[in-house]
Amino acid sequence: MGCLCDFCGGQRPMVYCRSDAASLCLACDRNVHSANALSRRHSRTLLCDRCYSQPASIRCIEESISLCQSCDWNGHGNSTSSSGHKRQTIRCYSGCPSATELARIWPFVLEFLPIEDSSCEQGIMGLLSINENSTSTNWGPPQHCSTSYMEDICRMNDVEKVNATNVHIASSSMSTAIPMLCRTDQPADSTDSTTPKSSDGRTKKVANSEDDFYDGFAVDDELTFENYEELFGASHAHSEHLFDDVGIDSIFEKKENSAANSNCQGEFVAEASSAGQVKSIQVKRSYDISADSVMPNQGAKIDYNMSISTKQARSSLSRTFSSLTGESSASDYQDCGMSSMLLVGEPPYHPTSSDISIQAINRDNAVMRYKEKKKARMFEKKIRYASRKTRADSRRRVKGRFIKAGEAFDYDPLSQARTY
DNA sequence: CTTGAGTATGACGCCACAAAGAACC
DNA sequence: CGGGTTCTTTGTGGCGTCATACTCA
Repeated sequence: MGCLCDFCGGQRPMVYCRSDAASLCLACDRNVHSANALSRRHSRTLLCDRCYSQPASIRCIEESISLCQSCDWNGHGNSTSSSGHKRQTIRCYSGCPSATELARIWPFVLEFLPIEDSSCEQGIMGLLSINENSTSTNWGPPQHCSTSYMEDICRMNDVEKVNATNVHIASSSMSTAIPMLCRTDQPADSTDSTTPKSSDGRTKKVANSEDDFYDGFAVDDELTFENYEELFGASHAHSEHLFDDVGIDSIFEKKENSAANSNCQGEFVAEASSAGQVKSIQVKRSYDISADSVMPNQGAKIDYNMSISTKQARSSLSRTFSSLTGESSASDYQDCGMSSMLLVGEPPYHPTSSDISIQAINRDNAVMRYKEKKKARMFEKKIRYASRKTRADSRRRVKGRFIKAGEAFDYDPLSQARTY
């Protein structure tokens, strides 16, 4: 048993809220982030199943565990036996999904329970409430759940793929919740001493009925993508790369990997840099979720690889540079998420091998330009007109301000004389 | 742990005027 | 079209002010 929930202190944490810098159990995550509109916007991701202290960024399909970058590297980067494990990127989620939405955004639920079955959905809720209030729950990875989610995806029709892959990628951070969802050996009304207490000291009501569950859980039935990264690229877990020298490389390489895998149409490749085709589904679906408020063109397909070839490369570059310098320009914003949204109406685009090579060349050129520009960047003040500087240096001032010639001064730069 | 006061830090505007650039003849 | 004149804009540095972050009791 590792650490405990930062909020209730009784449950094992499952999700990590970056905004709060807190590890929370599911119950507290729901309670905390349904408090108001701002907290609902907090971006959460899964907690690493190894160190229990860092937000997970990678999901190991074969081990059915979620790992932070460090643990992923330790577990997969060195070991030859496990380095070939299929992994996929875990993304953040925000909002306060309803029970139905939550069950849908937990993709591995599909392995065990058909979501469309209302009785099963109720079963999920019962189990969820059980586990949220039980310390005896087996929190380990779902070893007994060996059915390949990817295989299921491949067998689905297009509509099913859209639904399933979206919720998987967009909210795969919740995937370690599967073990508890698989459990059926717990009585529905079991509680124990670790039941979270409300602030007034009263024991929280255990949600053991569907109505109760909805009352406490269905706050905002909408998944929201708060920023560009969640929509199109680097997850928060990779944001540190933006401040590294290799940051831009990481970004471009990630796009390139996606582009390289883009020919795997209809095939869900479970690599960490998931197939571009799948990501395009994710993007489409994300618009579907909040279609009313985002874009009317729901039917149009956004191809992830299309955006990475030019617009996204520039966007990443721009945003990275803005992060480094702290400045932001109008073009930055025009070129980030919103400009990508403009691609909604564009036709599907499937790059050929020549396109990919061109993208690679463009990427190399962009990286080179970026590095040269970064190297040549100067933070110190640049004097454009030396004559004006010479003039300013010799001018007399009063409290730092220039004064008219002949007026009394308190500071003469040439003589350092002060009249006061 | 919270709160208020004090301190540190950075951004920004002000000032006059020579130089640069634009507009006009 | 080129040169001269006039007008407008730009840039320069030190200081004060303000806002924000931070520290500490």
